[in-house]
Amino acid sequence: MLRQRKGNSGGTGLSAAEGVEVGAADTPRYQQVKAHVLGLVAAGALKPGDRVPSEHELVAAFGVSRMTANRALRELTAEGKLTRVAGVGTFVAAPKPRGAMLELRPIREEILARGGRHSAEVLRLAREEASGELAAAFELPPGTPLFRSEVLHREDGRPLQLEERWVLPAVAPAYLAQDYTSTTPSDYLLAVAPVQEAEHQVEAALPDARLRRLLEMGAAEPCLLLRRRTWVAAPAGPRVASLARLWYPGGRYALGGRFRPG
Amino acid sequence: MLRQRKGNSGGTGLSAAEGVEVGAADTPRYQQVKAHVLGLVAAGALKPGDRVPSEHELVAAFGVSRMTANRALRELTAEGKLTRVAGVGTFVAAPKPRGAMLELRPIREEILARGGRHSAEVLRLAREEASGELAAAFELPPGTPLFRSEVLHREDGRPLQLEERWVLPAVAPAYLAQDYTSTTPSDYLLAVAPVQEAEHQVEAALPDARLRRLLEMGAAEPCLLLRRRTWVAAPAGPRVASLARLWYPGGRYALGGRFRPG
DNA sequence: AAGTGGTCTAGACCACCGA
DNA sequence: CGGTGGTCTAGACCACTTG
Repeated sequence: MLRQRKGNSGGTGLSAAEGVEVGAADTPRYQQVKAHVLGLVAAGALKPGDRVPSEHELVAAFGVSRMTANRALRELTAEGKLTRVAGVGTFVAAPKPRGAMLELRPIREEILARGGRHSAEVLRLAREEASGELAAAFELPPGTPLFRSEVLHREDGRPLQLEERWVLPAVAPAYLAQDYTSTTPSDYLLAVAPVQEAEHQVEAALPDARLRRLLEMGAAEPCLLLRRRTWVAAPAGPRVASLARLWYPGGRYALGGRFRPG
Repeated sequence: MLRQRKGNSGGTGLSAAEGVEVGAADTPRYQQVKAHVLGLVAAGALKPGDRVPSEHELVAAFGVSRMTANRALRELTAEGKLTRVAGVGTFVAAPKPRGAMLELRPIREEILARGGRHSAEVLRLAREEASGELAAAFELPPGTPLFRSEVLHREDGRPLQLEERWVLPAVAPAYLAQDYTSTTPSDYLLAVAPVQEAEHQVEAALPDARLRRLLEMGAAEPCLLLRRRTWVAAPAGPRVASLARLWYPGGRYALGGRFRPG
């Protein structure tokens, strides 16, 4: 059996009530099918909950094999745009369950991306015993030894973030021996211990006198406080590896992000 | 030649030579292949940048067809775990490019998820002309009419968020006619105009006297301010549809999120 | 030239659903 | 029962990279 190859578009004259299709050049057929289905939704011909053409119908309409139609619908399903029910059909997925995302970029990358100059000053690098609150955050008994670092990050000389961090010694035994003026603690940790999970929390807080001085803030200026906990894999399940408190001058900094929903 | 061996779908009890693999049971073969490759990485046998078995090798090792091996590797690639280069090979993907995400949940859902009771009070619902700053945010000339709403959201009676919002009349002509004590403005907008893109920015700010009173905040307490802009599709490209300023009492609220990389 | 991934086909068996 | 998706195969042609 021969098979075509190349030249597809105009071939099978079955364009059912369609005209807005993207001219198929040499784009893969499964992508053409995907685009077609997406087009039906975008054009309003299909609304959430509506049934989309079955694989069989797409086979007939596009002259592709069922595997190709299947791949198109399967990928759209994986992308969250369709839902499928075996034995019933394929349907336009309900719109996003909502929930926007705020992207948090590492301070160093963010500064460099803006064209700024990043510098860091190590204020503290020591071992300490977990107190009550800290121990609770680490899910460990109080008194457990932890590594602690305090680094002030500057952009073009102006303080932008105070990074307080506690690290479980087991996941980064050499943590205290690093030079954090060239690498950030975050970068080092990512290099030595792959993060399995992370938790973030953002709040507004007033700085104490020391913090206000370090960040060179005005008297009545609030701070943005970003708390972060990260987990690493361990034999007995994930365990807290690191806890960080990142303080930003509220008047000078905003966490930001832009995203495109499905 | 045709030599259709017994059934081979999701229920085949076909068990070829198997090693340390998870009990094959009736899991699809492409998933078994995926699990095998992931296992090599998890076990440390393969590190980022290393070459993983080619499709051909997987075909030989598992006795599957090339399409099945291809699907396994293709899906792992789509999931970001592998990278492929045609003509060269398939490789373990580099670790996370970094960049965490903070999930922002709609206030109403968040309250209900906690088991709280949500109530809303409409403080303002009017038409107004875009002033300079507002017009700039909407990318429109000053003086353009906008809809404006101000809604105070409470959890179990305690103020939790003041929502100031401006909406382009064209995207929601009936915006001012809604009852925002039962539906949030955000929910209404999502229903009438699918968001194509969104931008978020979080900062810390001190509330003015009115805001402090509305949110029932202490004297020296900062606010968390979340700014949001959303875009909708338009003939001449995406246009700003809505702008919101969400004020939270800093001492009583924290934006939070947890996510799993990999 | 040999190997790799990228794509495609024309069948196939299965489990499931609804009438 | 017929339709749906879920999976699988044993080939195939192509473009690409490498030795």
